[in-house]
Amino acid sequence: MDHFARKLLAWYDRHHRELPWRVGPSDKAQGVVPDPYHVWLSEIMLQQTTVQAVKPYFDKFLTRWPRVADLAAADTDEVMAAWAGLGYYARARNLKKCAEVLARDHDGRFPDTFEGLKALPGIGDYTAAAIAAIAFDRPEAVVDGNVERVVTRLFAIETPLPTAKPEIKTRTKAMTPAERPGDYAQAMMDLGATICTPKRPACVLCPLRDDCIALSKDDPQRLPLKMPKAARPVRYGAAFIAETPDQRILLKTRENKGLLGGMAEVPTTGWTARSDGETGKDAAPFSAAWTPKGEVTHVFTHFELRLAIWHAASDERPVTGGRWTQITALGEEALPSVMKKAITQAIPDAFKARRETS
DNA sequence: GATCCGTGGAG
DNA sequence: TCTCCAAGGAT
Repeated sequence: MDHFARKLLAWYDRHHRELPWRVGPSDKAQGVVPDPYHVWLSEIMLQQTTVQAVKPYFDKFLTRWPRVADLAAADTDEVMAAWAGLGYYARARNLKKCAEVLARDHDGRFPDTFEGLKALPGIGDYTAAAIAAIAFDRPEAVVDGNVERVVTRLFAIETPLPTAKPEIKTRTKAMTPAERPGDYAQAMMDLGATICTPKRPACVLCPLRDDCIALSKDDPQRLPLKMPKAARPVRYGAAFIAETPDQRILLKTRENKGLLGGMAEVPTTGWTARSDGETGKDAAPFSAAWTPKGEVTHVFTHFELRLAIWHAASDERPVTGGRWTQITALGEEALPSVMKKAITQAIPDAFKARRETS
């Protein structure tokens, strides 16, 4: 084992984070083994998502679906509803698919190799390596955003991302130890998350400070360099909240692909790049006394959406592809944040725990 | 390789 | 207010 791994594992033994899905070094010493299902579920949820945001979702999923077979047998709409708010909904669709493949073709167990894991839906290079290392003690090179940051600073790699990825992968492979590869991978990520942070890294506390070329030269915070991001365009649309006297609103389900795929929505216009500000009630799902309720803005990854909100009292008329859902039952719907925002704009207490019965 | 895909918190 | 970003994957 080289000196990087030795120092890092010693630091990890003393300063690792306690996380709900993690088996720490002391627990491992007592014979506790990581559950591949827990490792997988946490890794999928953590993709581009903060630890704090994941925690309640991880608990909720494990409570409702304690084993892979439970998730495989679950209703897809319930899984999407449970995932609602966490974002990147293709993850939830692939999570369900993956559980079904495991139940059908793998006896409900996870493959224990990188290649076997990589072949599953929603599992790419990072996640395959992470599960192989953390759940099965395979010495795979685990490279996530944390590792990219640590390695570019450690070796003062001036090539901007993503061009530097191959070099980072090579460096990480060379550093990964044959012993405790799972702890090592988590140690690298903990180091990146708590010490080698994007801004104001705590270099004085870093177990690798004597080896860090960026620190010896100048300013580690400068790295990694990144390619400039494209500007975020603005798109406009309108959303329609139709409410019946017995407190139901009209919902639909989006098609199973693309933006918010498989999630619930209120009827909306298309979301165009136009800026005419006229997008409005002539596109309503049916003719009614539509009342303007202002506008909500929501920021997606690659565009900003401004939705004009319309509200109308309505009778419960049949609408193709639509369903009239009790407002008190909205918590069971797979509503993404932008839709909760739109509904709340029209009906302020829609998601309150106790609604006043008017 | 470039683009698409959410959300909410921190600075 | 605004920018950045957090354990990436699919196409």
